[in-house]
Amino acid sequence: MKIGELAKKTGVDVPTIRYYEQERLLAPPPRSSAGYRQYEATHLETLQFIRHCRSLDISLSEIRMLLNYRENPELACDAVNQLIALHIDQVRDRITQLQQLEEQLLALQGRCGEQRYAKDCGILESLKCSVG
Amino acid sequence: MKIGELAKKTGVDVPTIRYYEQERLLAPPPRSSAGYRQYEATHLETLQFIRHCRSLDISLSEIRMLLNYRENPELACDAVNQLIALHIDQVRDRITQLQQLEEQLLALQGRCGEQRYAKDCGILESLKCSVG
DNA sequence: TCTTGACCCTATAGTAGCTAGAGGGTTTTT
DNA sequence: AAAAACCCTCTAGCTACTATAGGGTCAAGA
Repeated sequence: MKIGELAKKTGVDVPTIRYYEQERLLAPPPRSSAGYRQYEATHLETLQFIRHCRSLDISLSEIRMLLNYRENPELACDAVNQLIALHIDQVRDRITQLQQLEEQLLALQGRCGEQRYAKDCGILESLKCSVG
Repeated sequence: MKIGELAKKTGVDVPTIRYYEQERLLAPPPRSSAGYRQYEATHLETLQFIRHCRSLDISLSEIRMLLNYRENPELACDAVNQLIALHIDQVRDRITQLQQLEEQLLALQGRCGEQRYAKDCGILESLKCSVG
């Protein structure tokens, strides 16, 4: 399977696949006489694993760890669990942050007195100083 | 006021201040005979404006626009309002995304059967294929 | 006067996770 | 045989900084 076919099957861009190889997430496949990458089913599976992790916003270095656990069955599953738990915490923190941000932006929006000119704009006025 | 003093007053790192100047957010201040930047109160105010915007996750290019509106009072305040509204939409979208992500991660966490070895780990198994 | 430390300068490279482009070779189709 | 479609490597770009190297300047103390 050439890289373009792998790309089509997984929905991952060709340069992205090469990038994953460069970042040691995807093992370098054998090459044809012309130097073309030749992929097998295992590569496809690993690539899908990577994309699934990415869709869950798991970082490349974390994915590298997970792949390592996958390849070394003697390593504790506990570490995997911790990684996911940590990730959940991070996501929750970010949600809280963004909710506060939304409130602040809404408050800001209320300041605009519908003036026509920037010099009277309540939003710009509010943004002037960080103590508000 | 030298750059270190400005940094201390605003809580912004010195290299960050220089970076803002480079990105045309902060006007280049006059220099001393030795080439040191000499800031005035207006720079401090602009820097606080920038940091307040950044705390609201407004991008540098958006801030550049806002600063432009501030300096050109004849421009319509309406544009400012639109920018903030767009930003609120983006934040809301991101919150929704992250909430879905949280659910997926929690579901994933439930898969771990508390096995001791990676080869039995339900999480790794679930991550294998993007269709679950 | 000399030296020490704290400050300042520029320029470059690194971070994450790609994406886009240049410049060239190969394979497949017409 | 030519053209389209694919493949290769290498480099630079994106955001908003942060860190480093390598140097100059300034104020205070010995």
